[in-house]
Amino acid sequence: MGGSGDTGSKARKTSWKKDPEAVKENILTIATEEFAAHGLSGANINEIAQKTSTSKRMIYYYFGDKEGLYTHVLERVYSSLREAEQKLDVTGLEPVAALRCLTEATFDSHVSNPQFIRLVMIENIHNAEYVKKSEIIPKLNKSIIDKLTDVCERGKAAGVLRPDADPLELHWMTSSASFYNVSNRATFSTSFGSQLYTKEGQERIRNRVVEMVLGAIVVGYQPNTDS
Amino acid sequence: MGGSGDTGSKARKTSWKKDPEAVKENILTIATEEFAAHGLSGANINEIAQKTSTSKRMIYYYFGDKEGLYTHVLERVYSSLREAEQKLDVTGLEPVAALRCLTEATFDSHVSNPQFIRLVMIENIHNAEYVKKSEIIPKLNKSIIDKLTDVCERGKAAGVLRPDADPLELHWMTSSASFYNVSNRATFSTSFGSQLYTKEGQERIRNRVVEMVLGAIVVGYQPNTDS
Amino acid sequence: MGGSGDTGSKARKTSWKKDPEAVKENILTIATEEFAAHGLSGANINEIAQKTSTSKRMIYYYFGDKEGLYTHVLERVYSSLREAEQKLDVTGLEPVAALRCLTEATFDSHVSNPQFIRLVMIENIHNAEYVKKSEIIPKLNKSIIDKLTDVCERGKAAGVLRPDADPLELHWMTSSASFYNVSNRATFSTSFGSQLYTKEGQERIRNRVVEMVLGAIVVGYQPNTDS
Amino acid sequence: MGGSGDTGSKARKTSWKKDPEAVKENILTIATEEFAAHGLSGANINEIAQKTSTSKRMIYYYFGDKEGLYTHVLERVYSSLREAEQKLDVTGLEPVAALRCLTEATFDSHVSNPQFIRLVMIENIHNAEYVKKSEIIPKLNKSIIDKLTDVCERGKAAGVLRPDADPLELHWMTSSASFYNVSNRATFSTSFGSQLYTKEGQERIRNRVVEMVLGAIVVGYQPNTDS
DNA sequence: TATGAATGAGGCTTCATTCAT
DNA sequence: AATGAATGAAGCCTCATTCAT
Repeated sequence: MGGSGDTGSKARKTSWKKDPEAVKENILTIATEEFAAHGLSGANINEIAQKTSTSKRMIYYYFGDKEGLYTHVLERVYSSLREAEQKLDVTGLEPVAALRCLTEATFDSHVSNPQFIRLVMIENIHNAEYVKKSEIIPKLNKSIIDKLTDVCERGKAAGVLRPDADPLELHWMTSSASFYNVSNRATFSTSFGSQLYTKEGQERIRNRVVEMVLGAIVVGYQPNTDS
Repeated sequence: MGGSGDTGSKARKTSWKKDPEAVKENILTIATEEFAAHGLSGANINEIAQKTSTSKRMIYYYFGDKEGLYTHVLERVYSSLREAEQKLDVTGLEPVAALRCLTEATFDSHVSNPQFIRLVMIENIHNAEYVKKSEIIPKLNKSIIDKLTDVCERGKAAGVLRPDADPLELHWMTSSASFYNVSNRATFSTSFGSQLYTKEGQERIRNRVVEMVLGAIVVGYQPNTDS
Repeated sequence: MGGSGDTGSKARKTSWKKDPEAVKENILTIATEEFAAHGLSGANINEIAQKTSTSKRMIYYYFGDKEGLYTHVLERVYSSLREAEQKLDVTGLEPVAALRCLTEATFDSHVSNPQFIRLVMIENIHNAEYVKKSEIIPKLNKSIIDKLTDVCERGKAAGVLRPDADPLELHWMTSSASFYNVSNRATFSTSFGSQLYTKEGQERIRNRVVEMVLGAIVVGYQPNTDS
Repeated sequence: MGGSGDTGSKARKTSWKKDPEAVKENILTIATEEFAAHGLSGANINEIAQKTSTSKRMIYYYFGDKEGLYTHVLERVYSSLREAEQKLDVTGLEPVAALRCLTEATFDSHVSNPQFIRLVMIENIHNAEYVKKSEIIPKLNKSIIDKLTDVCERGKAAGVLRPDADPLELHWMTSSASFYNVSNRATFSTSFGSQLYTKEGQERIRNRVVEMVLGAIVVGYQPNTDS
């Protein structure tokens, strides 16, 4: 009789069934893509289920409801980013080099994690409602702040950083540029052209960001003039 | 997510009927709020209609469909911002003061237009699909770039701005900080506390942004040390 | 503020306004196309209005409502066909030639009036509800029957037509083939291929229909063998 | 056009729940009636749902959308007719008797399947769009053509059928008369009276059709003169 | 642990039509 | 004779979710 049901169970690809963790991971991976692509209201449980190797019913089984799934996605993506931050080690570098390194790392990690950026945008559309409600996200170690604090202290002690240098402000500055660079690429290019989004444009931007941060913080900073 | 109900006739608030432009304006005002608050898919035509002084039917009468309404909202909000930019006049100021002024104005205008910020975020979630399709938005005068270009030229001629100063990059820097300041307030506060979103915090940030921009561009710039 | 109203008044093409009959004709011409193309429920008053040189409001002004318009369309198209039938003159031909001539004329007129065919199909879908209700259609002169009656009488008197020849049956036979040839072209071709709808196929069919009719009625009829 | 109402839950008539095939069949049966009665745009999903033993939602669950349902209806009705054709067996009859039998069977099957006729009319209004798009219908065995081909070959070999006898043309002739007899009954009766649609009228027509077909094909055919 | 079938509620949109001038 | 603005009613469809096994 042909086409029926809209559930989307279809032929299972492989048969590593019976591995709950793998199933959950699979769901979360797909859900991350879909929420990042379409937002909370825009994403569609049916579509997520179809792209999954399980059925829609399993999503409810493991995550309760759409918001539960979304929260899990958010937590997974935040955790993974915080872990990456934790792996940075600049304790061996002198303060200015460390600062440069951390700034570049932040810039680069934003470029490499567009899904995270999009999910954070979406959260901000929702006034951070779900990150606030999360049991996990607010508790995640913000090691980047610790690292910046350490660098600032060492830098001030060495007299190479200005005494008003503030780790949180530093992070804010770096983040704002790095985040915007990814988040607003589409509208910025539409309005002003895409010169800044070519390979060279991005290198120039990246340098500018570093210069800007160092220039605001390093005592007597002399900019590169070769960009 | 709030009561709905569907008929949409109810008591008309005022009776300036027969004024199509006013009706359209009224619809657009409400729609701007709703789209800014909930996004394209999250906004609800029924709810918009209810808050309006007309009926749901009139929305379709004037704007065709949800996407048409959304596009008009986008166009209205973009136009109004570009107009405001156009009103800025810094031709009488010397280059560095002009630069400071434009930077502060940009920062402030972002703070004053949270709806615009949210709509731009939403557009970026949609990969700027609707701004690109708009007949109007891509053609709007980007007078801010002209102004920066003028300032840069004057500044370089006077030897007060570094020769590599680029108007587009300048605008990008200012915008990134200004935009992020509004767009990511919710998640940033949740993760790192809200020190930067107090009155004093905002002032500090605003100064930092100006310093950052000037420091990156002005020859031999000496920062204020009183913040 | 851009796109408004869905009424469809737009720029009037010419300005022979103030000629009610021309306006009505224009409406009827467009409406005939639309009803023939999409049926009664499928046709759309808005679309008709837009293709018209007047506004939607005028349709209601002149024809009352959708059904009124449809009825007028039906009446116009029936009248015009009956008029065409009336113009046929076979009184000067001997009975068999006359029969052949009338049959061919019927076949050809169906081929030339696909809109009429479609409207009749649509009426049959509606169980002829509107033709029955029409004040005009049931009263239209069925001159084709008169002509066939005359031919039959003359033919029987001359002994060339079989005594059981019946004008109504004759008309039914010719009509059935002629009508079906146009009405069912789409599905017949899809099911059985379009050999019968090439130029040659249509000629063969046309001949067959004549042969069939004559063969059933003419005493001792000898078919052509060259088709 | 009858009360509507929208919810669609109401008391279930029977309780053979959990039998998807029965549910689908039930939906298709009702939908066939409604589409045959009102056409694609004229039929109403709410009304279909109400006459069903399930809810509106299930229609979408199983058939996707209105067009999907319509397509399934079409496929079901075409399949069933083709199956019926397949059951005819005239291999034991001599050619002329076989021809007569097939012609009568075609005529009768049209009379017995007014819904099929109406759906085919509707499809032709849509230019056979949906039959063409169907994966099934164009592939259905046209066994009637095979049977006619066999009869023609046997008849020509035996010298009782004219050498130009063509199976497809034969089928076209029979079909045109048989189809029109049902499809145009309403308008024909309105225009010309219903003499041909009495019991006797139909018998006369049926005989005429057989005579006509045989007369056009059988060598030296002598018509019955007792009708 | 897993699932096919089922569903209420509500979303977006369109339709023919009328009001007020 | 003509019209721009307005509209109630209903149409199709989709959504997140639960039932029963």
